[in-house]
Amino acid sequence: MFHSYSGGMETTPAPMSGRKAQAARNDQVILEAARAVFVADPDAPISAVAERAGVGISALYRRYAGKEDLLRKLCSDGLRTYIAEAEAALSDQDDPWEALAGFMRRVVDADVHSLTINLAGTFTPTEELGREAARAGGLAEQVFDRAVQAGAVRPGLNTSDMSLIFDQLAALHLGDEERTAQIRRRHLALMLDALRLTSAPPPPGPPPTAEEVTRRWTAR
Amino acid sequence: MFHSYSGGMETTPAPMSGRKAQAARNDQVILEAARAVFVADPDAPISAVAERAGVGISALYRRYAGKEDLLRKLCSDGLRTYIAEAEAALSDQDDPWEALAGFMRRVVDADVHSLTINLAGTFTPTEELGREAARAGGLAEQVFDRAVQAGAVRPGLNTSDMSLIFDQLAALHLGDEERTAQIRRRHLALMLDALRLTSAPPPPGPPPTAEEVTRRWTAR
DNA sequence: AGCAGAACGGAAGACTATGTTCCACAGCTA
DNA sequence: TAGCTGTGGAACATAGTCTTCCGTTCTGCT
Repeated sequence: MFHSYSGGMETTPAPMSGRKAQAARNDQVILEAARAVFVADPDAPISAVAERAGVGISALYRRYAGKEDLLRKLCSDGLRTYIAEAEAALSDQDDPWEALAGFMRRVVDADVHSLTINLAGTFTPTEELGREAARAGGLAEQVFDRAVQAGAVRPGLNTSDMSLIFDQLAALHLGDEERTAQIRRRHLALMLDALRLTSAPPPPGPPPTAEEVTRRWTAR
Repeated sequence: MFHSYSGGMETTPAPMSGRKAQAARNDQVILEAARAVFVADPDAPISAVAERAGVGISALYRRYAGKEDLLRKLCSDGLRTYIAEAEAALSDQDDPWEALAGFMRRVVDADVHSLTINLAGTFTPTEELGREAARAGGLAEQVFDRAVQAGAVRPGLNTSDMSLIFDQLAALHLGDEERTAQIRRRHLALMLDALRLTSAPPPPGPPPTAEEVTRRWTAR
């Protein structure tokens, strides 16, 4: 049985019938299912993805050489979303703070972090993936630093602090996805208010280093 | 052959020799190793604990009927620490805000959350454990509400928000334990500053409910 | 000195979970 | 109708892990 794919971006409304069309739809259904399953549990078995998608195992293996391939695809997609959001934020020339805040809200909303950092370590990373990650990090740093240089950010903070905030929010898991997103937005709002306290003293302790945050791409 | 136990805090400088003494020391070593291992990875194999403790598997099974027993012990200890800290905070009659802030700092410092919520779900909970958890939750609520009633907390927040903050901080994992603790203190400080903004508007979205936070004792 | 038994190390056993392959089959297409 | 693409799902292989078990070491007491 073929699912009516919920969510997901439609590309071209291909003919409703035909085997090719059904297969194409399964492409989407499978990706969406994989995203949902692995975001909820990065160590989930591949059979859980098939179940959630309402397809058999072979439908997965026809599309991906193995589990790692699927994981890499999801991770790469997440990274691309991250990059796109960062570029969008950088193109906002008006308010550096709002650009940063909006960027963070969109990243959290898209649950990009669960797709990148949380998945890293469950597969052997690719050269290509490494480049994308580096690019993503660089862009995010620019978004952050621009807000810093505009004097809109509490002193003592750096880009790695931002990454850690993403980490923390991605660890929040409630009943369903929508409720989780609500709560994450709520707590992100709290954090943003803390980051905006430009006249507050720097937070205690030595700040996180880029290396400490990057290391996780190989660890676990 | 018996290992020369490395590290481990000595309680009473009992006779340096004697088999009984070594066994008693192993009690400590094993518990400490289990804490460290399961805090780093709640799904770690029991052999990892033995390795870290520098003892054989049988040293564990002599003390605990099985893996779950050990997990329950750790969880119960964590809960008791939590309760003790909450009671200490309640006995501070001077500054409700500082009592709350200090409570949260100590809970995060002791990494209690990794011992309770993060471990829950890896074993079948006990009746006793449920009571302890309920008591812990009740006390924490009192600590929080006292600060609220003193007008020291930003409007719109509740005890479950505090639990979620613990969740988020417990998800932070860096190189070693000390560094992790540093960073957690840092980000807790940020969050506390956000909670202290009494004249800021309530954070967006419907607040978390106690049920949403409690549910995790049975889930997974 | 010598023995009983506590405490232990670690291999072997028993299972479970999971990634991957394989094959028979359905439905479109020509 | 023949053939090919896409599929379902059982079967297989394997790695990981909990638990048991047995031989060994060392202590404490007689």
